[in-house]
Amino acid sequence: MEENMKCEKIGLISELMQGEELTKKLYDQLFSPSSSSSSSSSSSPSPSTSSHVSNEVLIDKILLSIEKALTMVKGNVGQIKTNNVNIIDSYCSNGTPKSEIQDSKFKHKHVSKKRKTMPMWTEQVKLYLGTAPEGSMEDGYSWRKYGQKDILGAKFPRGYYRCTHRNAQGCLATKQMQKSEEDPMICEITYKGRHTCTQASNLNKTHPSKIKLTFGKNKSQQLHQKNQPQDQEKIQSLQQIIFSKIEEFDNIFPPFTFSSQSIGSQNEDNNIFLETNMIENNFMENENNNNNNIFLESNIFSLSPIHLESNGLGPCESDISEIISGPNSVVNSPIDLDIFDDINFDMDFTINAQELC
DNA sequence: AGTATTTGACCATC
DNA sequence: GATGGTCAAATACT
Repeated sequence: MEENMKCEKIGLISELMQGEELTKKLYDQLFSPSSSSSSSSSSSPSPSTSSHVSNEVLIDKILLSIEKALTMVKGNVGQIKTNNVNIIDSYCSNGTPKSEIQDSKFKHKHVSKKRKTMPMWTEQVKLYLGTAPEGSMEDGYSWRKYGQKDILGAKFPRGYYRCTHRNAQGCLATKQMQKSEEDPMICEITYKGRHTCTQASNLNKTHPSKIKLTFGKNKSQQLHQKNQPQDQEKIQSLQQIIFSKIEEFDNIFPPFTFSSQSIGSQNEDNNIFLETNMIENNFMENENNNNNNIFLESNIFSLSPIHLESNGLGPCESDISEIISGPNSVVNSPIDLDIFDDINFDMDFTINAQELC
């Protein structure tokens, strides 16, 4: 129950931030039509401030964000169904609609003792020749496979793994691994729950932050982009920017730093890297623009604060929501959102990204 | 009822 | 003996 509340908060904040950003875009288009090439020192639009987006479209999106935020406030999160799927849907879902999760909390006294709603996030790991076999890929933790199942409609079976220290230390972290249908070399890993075992703290000390990001609107585009050498340089530059921003953010919010435990033990030499947009982010589906900048904006926006964490505790969803909202709800305590003033790096970042591209 | 997830026993390897 | 994979069965969920 508490978990869902946190999820809702995150989603709400996400919507509000999106609305804010869209409003800035609109403002910029209305009053600063020539600012598209402005320097990074301004608070101007992100790369997605594309001149291709009409004011009407922006207004529509703003209204949509506001509407969704309001709906969330009213507790009807699960009833919203738009293309702009927010973080919650992929991040907190265990396959159960939010509304049903909420209902079940109250309707079923004897709720499931086995499947609990836990923090959940998905990573896409690309395998290259020479990497460890599926299921044993090092992400800094030791896992034990406890099951495998052919999933209906899926080409490849899904493997179920749990933390080796489940019994010894009561660590409830689990993960599911499944090869991508589009590219068998890509493994989709869904992590559930945080590591509470000693591995978590150990990893935090021993594994430096390192993540390799690729960008794309979707998987196929990500793959496509890899085949374009001229884009690689841009992407690498953007990666460096992201890292620097992440480090900045690390300093601001130590409790949820951005390095991934999954990457911590890996580097390029190991031929393993993570592709971000691990969270299904359908935000881009609303965009008519294929520009990478838009993806970057969306990706960093949703991914950065909550997705990765270096201490091995998984997505620090609860942490961030606690930090963001404190004991009170976001709605009741607007001032709590002030913490996101420090996340304005998104704007700076996107501007720089635009310049690079 | 069908599917997804988890459990627990059994076995293999080191 | 410890660790980890496989698999049938049980259980949760839709």
